[in-house]
Amino acid sequence: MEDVAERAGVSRALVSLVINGSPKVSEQKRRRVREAARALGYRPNLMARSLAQQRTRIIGVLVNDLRNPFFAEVVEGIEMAAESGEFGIVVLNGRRDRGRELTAVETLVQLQVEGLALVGAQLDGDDLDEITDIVPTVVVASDFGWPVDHSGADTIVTDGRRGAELVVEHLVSLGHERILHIDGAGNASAAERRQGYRRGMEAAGLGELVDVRTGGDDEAAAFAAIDEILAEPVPPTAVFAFNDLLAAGVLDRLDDAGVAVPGGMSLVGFDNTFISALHHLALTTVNQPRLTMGRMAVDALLERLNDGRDEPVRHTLEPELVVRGTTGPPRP
Amino acid sequence: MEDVAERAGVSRALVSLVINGSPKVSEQKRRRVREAARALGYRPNLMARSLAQQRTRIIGVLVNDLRNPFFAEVVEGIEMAAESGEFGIVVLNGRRDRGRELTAVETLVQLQVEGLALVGAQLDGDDLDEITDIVPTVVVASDFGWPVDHSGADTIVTDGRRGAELVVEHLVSLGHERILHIDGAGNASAAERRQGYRRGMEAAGLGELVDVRTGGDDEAAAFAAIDEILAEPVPPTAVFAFNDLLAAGVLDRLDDAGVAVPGGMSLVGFDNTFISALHHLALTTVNQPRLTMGRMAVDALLERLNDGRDEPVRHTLEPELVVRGTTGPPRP
DNA sequence: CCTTTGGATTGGAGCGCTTCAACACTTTAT
DNA sequence: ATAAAGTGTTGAAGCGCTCCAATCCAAAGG
Repeated sequence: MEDVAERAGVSRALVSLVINGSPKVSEQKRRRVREAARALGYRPNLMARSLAQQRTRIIGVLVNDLRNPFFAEVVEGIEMAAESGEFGIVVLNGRRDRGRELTAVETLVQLQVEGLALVGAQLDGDDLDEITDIVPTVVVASDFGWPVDHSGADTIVTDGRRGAELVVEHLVSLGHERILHIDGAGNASAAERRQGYRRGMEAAGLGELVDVRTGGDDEAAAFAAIDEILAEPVPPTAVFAFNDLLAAGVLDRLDDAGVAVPGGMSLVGFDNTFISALHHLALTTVNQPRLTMGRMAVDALLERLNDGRDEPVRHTLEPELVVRGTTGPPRP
Repeated sequence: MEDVAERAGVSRALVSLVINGSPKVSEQKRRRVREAARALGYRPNLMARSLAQQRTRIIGVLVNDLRNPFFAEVVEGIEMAAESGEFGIVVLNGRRDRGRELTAVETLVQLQVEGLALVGAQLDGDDLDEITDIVPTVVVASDFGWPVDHSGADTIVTDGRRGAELVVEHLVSLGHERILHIDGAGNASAAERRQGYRRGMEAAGLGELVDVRTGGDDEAAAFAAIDEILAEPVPPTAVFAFNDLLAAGVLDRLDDAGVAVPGGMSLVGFDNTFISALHHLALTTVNQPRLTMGRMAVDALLERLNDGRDEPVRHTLEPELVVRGTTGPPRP
């Protein structure tokens, strides 16, 4: 910067003004500075600038698992919204490990991010309490309980309970009774969907038949549960899987076992990721508006940052059942 | 930091030493500082630290498209390797837009990243030349031409030419002759695979039948090409798609048109992403060792950063044909 | 008892930028 | 002519940290 100033024959302060597009710089000097900067290949140091400015214009994003297309798309929504709000984002990947999530949050805080978006995070309520004291936070696509919501964090979720109910209603309307749920284990939205499943079953008078097995959040997690089920005397006629990835695993395993879908077993996923839309899977699933979720998350943060809001807000989006080819009437 | 120092009854310099784990601090003071830091909820400011230290320990990652599971996994490999090399990473998403890639690189440079990994980048040679002058760079999974390789950048690729040849050889051995390639359009590794396809065809004496159509890098890009092909008098008996995503699109479209796979048409993808492994797709494809690629990319950077290497290096990994269910003998 | 040694601690300069009050010019009003 | 009110420009302080040279202190050596 010094060099640029010298070459342009002005002070460092003036260079700073030019770079930040201040209106109160004469056209002549502005040109000279620009030219000198180009000639010297000058690039402002973002670290120094943030330090002096006492702000970074960065939103930190912690994502549960980047390999899951669902999360990847939420992040994309966040990125796009942040961009139009003049913010950059830094994405850290928790890789499904709560410990890693914790250190990632620590890193983001030290990076002085101005807002934090936790996408599908597995942190617990206490972690969250601590974090919200430090930096405006929005929790996306995972649920820390309501109405016992936590401290300062905003929440953007699709109503997983309702989504699960829709699934059960759909299956019941097809005539299913023995509907099994393979859950998301400790995953952040697992509890909600479990609950929706239960309520759906009860509402349909099938409370007795509630059956939840432990799953997880990827294809492999489904294998054990399916093997178990198929070995039982009276297997269910329909399976509701925690998410699309898990459902894909179920589909594979059923295929291995020679069970037709939906002829021998109906199957429903969750998230409506692109894989569920592939014709060869044609997975019946529940849509979550991912890009919208990302955008709303950023909006929530910007309201706090720019407009000074400080009571927590909660947006619950409506899930939507997407019926494709993996659901049909139960086998006789 | 000031406050911590005061509370612990020491100087700021000492606090710095404690935080950076210097061995030359008495156990007693170390404890007092630690305690004061905890009590005050002190967190070091990474920006200030980097500024003072004149280093960031950050590797910048620019990725072509985070939604493509192939890239997401390469990034995961990079992240893991960086972590064990005591580096953090900052991931920016180019979202398939060269302009955005350019500004992303600019941002990373200004962030003072110590190394840059371009994953599937679409930048051209001139862009690259400029970049390598500024920061050690490694190009992953895209090819800027060889032996006319560019300036300082290291390169980590899977041999796309060879991979495409393997595909053609496989199809030829099944008896196919009319093998069509739907390419990756302007995508970074498209040219290489096109070339491999051509050479494979020529080597098999099928030079006359070379037929390349414009595709892209996602499912939708395949539709036009397939519609076109099916309308022709003598459609090919096999299609080699640029990548798995594109192949999935082909599969969908063939399905729409009532063409059986592999009965009516054989199909091969590229990348061996998890979707190709789903039983219902069972896509024959070419594996690229993604995690290894990520690791090697970081290793290349670390060699420059830590060991001072400064001649460019190029690692070409061997592709591997993965035969699944979408390839078979040609229809009569 | 004084010097030497070496480990523990500290003051202060400096990292590259922003920002604010102050200053130098012009222009306009009086 | 002089004061008032802009415009542009600049010097210097400060952002939160690191790191070097300098200092301090206690133990060891002469």
